[in-house]
Amino acid sequence: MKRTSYLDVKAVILGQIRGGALRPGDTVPGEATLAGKFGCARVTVNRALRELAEAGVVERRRRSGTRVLAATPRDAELEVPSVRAEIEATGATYRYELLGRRIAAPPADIRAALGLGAGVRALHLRCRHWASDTAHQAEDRWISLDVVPAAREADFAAIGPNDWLIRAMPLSRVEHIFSAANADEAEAALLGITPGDAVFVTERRTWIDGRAITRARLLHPGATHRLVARTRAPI
Amino acid sequence: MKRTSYLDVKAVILGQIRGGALRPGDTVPGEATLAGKFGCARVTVNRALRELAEAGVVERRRRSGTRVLAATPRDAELEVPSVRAEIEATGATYRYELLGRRIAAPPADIRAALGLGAGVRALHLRCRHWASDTAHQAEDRWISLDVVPAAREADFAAIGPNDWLIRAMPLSRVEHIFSAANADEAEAALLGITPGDAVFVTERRTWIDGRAITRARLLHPGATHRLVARTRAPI
DNA sequence: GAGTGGTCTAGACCACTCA
DNA sequence: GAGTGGTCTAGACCACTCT
Repeated sequence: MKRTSYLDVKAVILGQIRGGALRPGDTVPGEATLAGKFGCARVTVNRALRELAEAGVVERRRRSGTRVLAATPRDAELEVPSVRAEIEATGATYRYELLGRRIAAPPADIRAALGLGAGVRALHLRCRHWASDTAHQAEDRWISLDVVPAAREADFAAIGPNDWLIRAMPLSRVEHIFSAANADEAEAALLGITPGDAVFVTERRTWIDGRAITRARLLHPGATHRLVARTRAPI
Repeated sequence: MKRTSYLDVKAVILGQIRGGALRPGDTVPGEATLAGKFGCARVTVNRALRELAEAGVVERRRRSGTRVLAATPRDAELEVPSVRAEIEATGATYRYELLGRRIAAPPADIRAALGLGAGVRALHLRCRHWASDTAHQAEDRWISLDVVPAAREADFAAIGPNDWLIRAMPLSRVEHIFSAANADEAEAALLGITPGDAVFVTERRTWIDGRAITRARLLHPGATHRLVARTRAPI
């Protein structure tokens, strides 16, 4: 007599949704009821339903119960590789180049992105990442010295700002905004492409404890860059 | 005397990692030990550590224990909105247009993407999505009639293929590949932009039970389109 | 007030993996 | 074989929310 696993419960409920026995909007029986049906403890049902809720398949609310959500394009998981890992995965040699470093008052849009007051100075870095002899990414980054004072002393000629920040401020919160644009003259020169060529643009901001650490604008030549996202585990 | 919550345990361990008391590679004390220290049940510690493992902060292995992972760019969660939702969120009016429908043998790359044998025919759709009077997305899609025979009868003039597929095949697995490109003549005409303008390209494939359902190539004018991804809950 | 989910406890056994 | 995590049970109390 095998015990009932939370995975069994999960699979049965999912099957009922897939098969149409439970349709969007329907209420899933309560934990106690299901536990009775499955002959298992209520905690077991709880874990099954909790994971389905995390996966976005059902919605749970106290008192009103568990309901099947409308089938919706599910959230996907994006692997955001470090530039270095991305390049080395292709077999190319990674090289990093610091093009400029200064401490200055950032323009208004950066100030807003970092939540800085007018006149506050921040660290501005311009870098380029090479895959063997091909320019792979151009980076324009501002770092808040209020939040990361140690950045003032860091040797960004030796280590890329992203790698440095990951070590200095682990477990930060990150936002990425992706878009496509036509390279201007300066960008094209940096990436070794023709002005007007499509570039894949990533704007990345990171926070720790609600304070903005950095804002980076990353450009990839559009012809070669791919970003992959997949839905999570086959539920 | 408040009971110890799994959230307390999680917060303490996270704090130790953030503060440097636990460094990447270090072993976190065993569940039994921590339960003793916190004065709580082992299951409580288990849940805390399990969630940290799901968040990618630690790695757990039987027998060898729980170890702190190297700080790494964390996976981000991508919200993939439906075209309709995306457009209506801006206050614009959504309109959908079917430009072409045929059943034909797909080219080799599509055959490969869908895992179809040579000579097998599939459903080919070309569509356009409008935000009020602006073209917002051009869609070129192939659907496997082997996997979704009902698509043959569906009225894709009335409902967009994505909306239809979500209803017909809920809970499928999805892969997105994003890139940037320059619009060619035909694409520019569809989107009402100038040839050479940057477009944001999404290639989406979906599967159910390991069988490929559909492959779509979606184009957005680069000047307006934004895709946002964020790391999960503030751990 | 009552019904549902959320979580904790204490104890138990299992499953994996290393020595 | 032994140590660690993985999960289940049975019972309990709490927290939220609808009526």
